[in-house]
Amino acid sequence: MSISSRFAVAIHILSLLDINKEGRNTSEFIAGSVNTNPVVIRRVIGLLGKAGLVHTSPGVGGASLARPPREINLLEVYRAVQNDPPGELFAAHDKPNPKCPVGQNIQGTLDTVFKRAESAMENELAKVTLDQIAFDLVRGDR
Amino acid sequence: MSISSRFAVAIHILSLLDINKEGRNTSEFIAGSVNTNPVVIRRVIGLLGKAGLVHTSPGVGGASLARPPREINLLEVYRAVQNDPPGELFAAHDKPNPKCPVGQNIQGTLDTVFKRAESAMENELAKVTLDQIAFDLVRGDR
DNA sequence: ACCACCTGTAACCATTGTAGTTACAATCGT
DNA sequence: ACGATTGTAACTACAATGGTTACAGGTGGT
Repeated sequence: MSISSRFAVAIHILSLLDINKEGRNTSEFIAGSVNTNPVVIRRVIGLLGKAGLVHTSPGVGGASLARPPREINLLEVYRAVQNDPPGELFAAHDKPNPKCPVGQNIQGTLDTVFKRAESAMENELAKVTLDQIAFDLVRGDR
Repeated sequence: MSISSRFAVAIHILSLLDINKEGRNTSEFIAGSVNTNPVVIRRVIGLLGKAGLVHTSPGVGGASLARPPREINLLEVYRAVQNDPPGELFAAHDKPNPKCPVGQNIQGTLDTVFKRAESAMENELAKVTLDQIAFDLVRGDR
């Protein structure tokens, strides 16, 4: 399966918070841009808040970036909304038969390869910062 | 969510076919090593067959590698068992609001980043060949 | 102090992908 | 012809996801 669209939604939200930092970013307003339900937005913002990427205030609050956008990279966002722990992008098959030479050692072998592939992907995400995304968005608008 | 364990199972199967090329690799035998149901194995072998990685024969058949193991890399295996089409490791959120500057352009921006990350991962998989895996497995057995 | 507005969260539902299982027709080698 | 094995369909159970309704509680303006 693919990686949850929460990741895409999270980036959308953060971009909006950056670009529209003057306005009042209620979950309903954001939901209008993302085109989904406000509760979905609040859920994602909750995750981003726990990860320290946004500040939120209950009541009339609204959310805002907790850090300047050039200090937020997409890997952080990815980890914030992905509830699978790191190192588990690829699922292992459990309990291969230890009596078989293949079953006995496959876990470790696959683990190495899988970790390497996962890291390669994450490094690409880490290279991209939120302000680059925002810049791209605004430029595309011209 | 994580990538289906079919991938791990597929690598297990192919390794077994390589290492045990003398024996008779029935789905039941393989299932014993992987520790799952024979039908699960046949399903994965079916996918590998469609992708041209293994030869299978109905009836008493059994399966065997269609190519030498050093000419099979893990990216091919990945694509064979992954039914999501390439370029969709990351799910986009659909129909963002086109009236919003963010919603209007986010798809394209994310697409670029997502494709880059996905490719980075796939390149790592492409680097690893089946004979490297098999070598690792046998070495680990000592 | 009141009140409209908004957040945070729980609860529920429908959908989807996955893996395991049973069953069985078709096929092959002996 | 027969026993073994494949290929596939059908069904079940389960987990993750995204959408939705509901509501308690906080916040700020007036």
